[in-house]
Amino acid sequence: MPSSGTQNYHHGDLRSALLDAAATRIENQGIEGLSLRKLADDVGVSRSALYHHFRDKNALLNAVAANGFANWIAMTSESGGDESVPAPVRMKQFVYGYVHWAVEHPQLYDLMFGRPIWKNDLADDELKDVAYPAFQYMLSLITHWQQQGLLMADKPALRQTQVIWATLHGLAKLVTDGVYADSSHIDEMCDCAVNMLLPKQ
Amino acid sequence: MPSSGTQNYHHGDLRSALLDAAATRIENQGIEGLSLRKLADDVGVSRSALYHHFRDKNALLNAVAANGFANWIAMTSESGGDESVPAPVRMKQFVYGYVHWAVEHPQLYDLMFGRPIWKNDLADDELKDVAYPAFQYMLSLITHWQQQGLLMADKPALRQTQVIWATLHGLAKLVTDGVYADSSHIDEMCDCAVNMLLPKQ
DNA sequence: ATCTTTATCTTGACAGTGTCAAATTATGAT
DNA sequence: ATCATAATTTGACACTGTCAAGATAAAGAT
Repeated sequence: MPSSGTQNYHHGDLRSALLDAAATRIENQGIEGLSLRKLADDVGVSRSALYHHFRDKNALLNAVAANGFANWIAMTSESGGDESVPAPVRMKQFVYGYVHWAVEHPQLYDLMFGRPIWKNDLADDELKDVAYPAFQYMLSLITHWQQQGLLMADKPALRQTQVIWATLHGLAKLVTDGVYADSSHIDEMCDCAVNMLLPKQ
Repeated sequence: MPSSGTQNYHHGDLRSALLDAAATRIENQGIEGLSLRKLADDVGVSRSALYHHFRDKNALLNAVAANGFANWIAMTSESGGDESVPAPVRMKQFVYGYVHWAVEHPQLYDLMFGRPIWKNDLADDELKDVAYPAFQYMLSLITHWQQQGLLMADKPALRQTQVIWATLHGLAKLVTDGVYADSSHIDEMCDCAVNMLLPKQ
């Protein structure tokens, strides 16, 4: 008889249960509010059961961040793939989408782009395999915009992508740190950013 | 006989000694590498002597960050006050100065602008009293540039300052996370940022 | 069915952390 | 000298991540 429903010694799918519990706990209390022991309590399991599914606490955080990037790519590619709207509008939508996603997932965003993961090569291969395509997707978008004449042609698309991402990330930081909770200010900042980044004619 | 030189029970100037030791330790191992007990060992004092000079570990970090802001303001105002050079050059110098300061003090920069301090109102008044003028100084600079016609006149200076800071911070993050150690790339990114942010005529 | 193997989970333990209360010691004023 | 006050230490507590060893359940082989 397969183990379904009843409380078993073997949890069944502890790995994803831990991932879910960790994600919600991070969304509520942030990264530093996540303790492996409390997490084990949430799932109803012993404190060191986790180590059979993740090498480290860092490995767990990496996995949560990787899910975040997958989520981010999903939302970005669905809102950016509409070829019918003109490029300037799409860029504006992209900026709005980026910042608002950060507003809606502030703690997850902080985990994904925060230093605890990225500083000293603490990002494992699984995370890099999702995070790198995310940036690559942005690069392809911006390259496309450049070819359509939306951006300057005399500067490499890679550099312009880096600058645009830098701006988006800085804006996201302003809002996730709670400095600007007023959403009208957020939209004004996004508008201003688009106006400044787009070359005027 | 005044207590100078000899090892006393009273340290003499423990507060600033702790600040110095904390700053160097942070510069070497980062914020998360700073333990109050190791710090006490560095200074040659007991583990909880610190609590007579700082309410918290967070209070200590706040003080270190406040020193960082004072340092930042000093370097920025000395390199930006030269009225003889034209505005576009000064803006470029400002961007270079900001990013390179971050490169030279990566851990301190991370402490000053990182979330552990700013997220949940963990910044005390002493820190706010230095950090706010820092942003205010940036705002005054950019307002001046706007009045000289360097920036668009139809967008409020506050919003443009926020966008410019966002870009600078994002660039700083790219380099402090070690993604771009090559300094030539850093300069290219700065150049590209200035080109994109300045309105073309 | 029984034995063996393997994966999973638990318990006990260790070193490390921030922080507080109480005891200890030095300084400064009278 | 005495006393009050400030500075520092010691002991202790709860908490953290992590590992080793033991216990338990599932799966595979015979």
